Amino acid sequence: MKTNSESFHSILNNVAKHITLTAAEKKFFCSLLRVKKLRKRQYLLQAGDVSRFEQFINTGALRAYYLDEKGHERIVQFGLEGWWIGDMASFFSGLPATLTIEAMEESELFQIERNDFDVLLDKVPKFERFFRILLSNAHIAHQRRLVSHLTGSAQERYLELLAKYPAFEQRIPLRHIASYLGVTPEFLSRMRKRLTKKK
Amino acid sequence: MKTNSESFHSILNNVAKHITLTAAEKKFFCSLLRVKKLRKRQYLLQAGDVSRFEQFINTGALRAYYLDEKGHERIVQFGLEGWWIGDMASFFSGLPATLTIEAMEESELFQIERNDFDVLLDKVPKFERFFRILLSNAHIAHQRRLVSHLTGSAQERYLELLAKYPAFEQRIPLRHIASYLGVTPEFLSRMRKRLTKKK
DNA sequence: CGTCTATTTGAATGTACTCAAAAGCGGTGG
DNA sequence: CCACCGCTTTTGAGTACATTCAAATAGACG
Repeated sequence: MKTNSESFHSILNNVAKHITLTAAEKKFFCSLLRVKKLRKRQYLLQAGDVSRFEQFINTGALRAYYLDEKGHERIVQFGLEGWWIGDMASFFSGLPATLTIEAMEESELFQIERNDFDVLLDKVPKFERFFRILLSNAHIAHQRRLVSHLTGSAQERYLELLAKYPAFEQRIPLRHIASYLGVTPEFLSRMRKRLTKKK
Repeated sequence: MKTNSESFHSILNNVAKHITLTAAEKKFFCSLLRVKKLRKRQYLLQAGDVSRFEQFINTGALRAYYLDEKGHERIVQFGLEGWWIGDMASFFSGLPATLTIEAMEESELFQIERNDFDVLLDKVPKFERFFRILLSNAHIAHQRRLVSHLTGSAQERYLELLAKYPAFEQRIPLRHIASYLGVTPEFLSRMRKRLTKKK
């Protein structure tokens, strides 16, 4: 809410990747942000609640998952520094969220509230473009992931993941990666063994 | 492009599900549409080309697929009357499409061109909301489908699909449904046999 | 240090795939 | 209108990938 403007460096950089803002617009944008800190294991959002915020991750690591009928967690998205995370469906529609989002590490986020979001789009229409790109990127990412499930073996999916996000291997616990890939932890453990042997 | 206004009934209904237009706005919207007819097996879009249009399906049936390295088709989306279909990523970004879209039956579509789309959003900003909902729905649909791959067996996915779109069973060839589910045609055939036996 | 949870390992099982061949079906030309 | 061609679907046999359940080992944290 309050603004040590230095701290918003990362999010301004992120926005600058897609649209160009004037100094005044930057200031206005930052004035709408609030800082949210989470301890490890703390929930950011629980399925069933309405997601009133979208958030940018300044530091830390989170996971967004879906709980199936049998109570299994199915990880839909990870988030690290520099990524956006939220339940966009709920944020835009005002309907209850289907995702649960939880910090895997101590994290610091920047949040924008739904009403402020509308104000922002109204005053700085360039952000329409920005958020459309964000949504469209999320959509493409899911599409790609879906295709990799339609196409390939678990091992291919795992190697793709490592190639794209090498950091995950050390930073994210095996069982979460297994859930993301859609395999059992036991099987991922065996895959890793096989892969290290081969080298 | 030309306007026997009766024929746009279906698309206006579709728009009315999310936003309310005045008569003048409806007229303007329809003036931006062009009618596209496709014969069975005709391409609407080929991967590599830029998708200059988004389209609404007035009649017919299409499929959007991704071609993997081995030349296998992986169906990402079906489209029937009343649905929107396109490669939104390419449409918005201007980058080459990754999807190929093909008519499975003789079809009639209404298209909106990228420039006209921008004009529309500019003149009738309500459409911002409409297309955001569309994109967000597509995103949610992919998310759900991803989760059903992470969670369940091929049979569960097949039953889910039938429950949601009973029409598919008669209307869409087995091999396309198999591709959508991410199984071989042989296996889907066996599944069907098993399921009819059980009754 | 002890407790709790995560990971690894093992054995048995099931789900889905590959390859090959037969049967069905739709369209086309004689 | 029938016969044939090409393509889709079905069936069969053998195999590979991934799961389940159980138990052992290793790590993390108070």
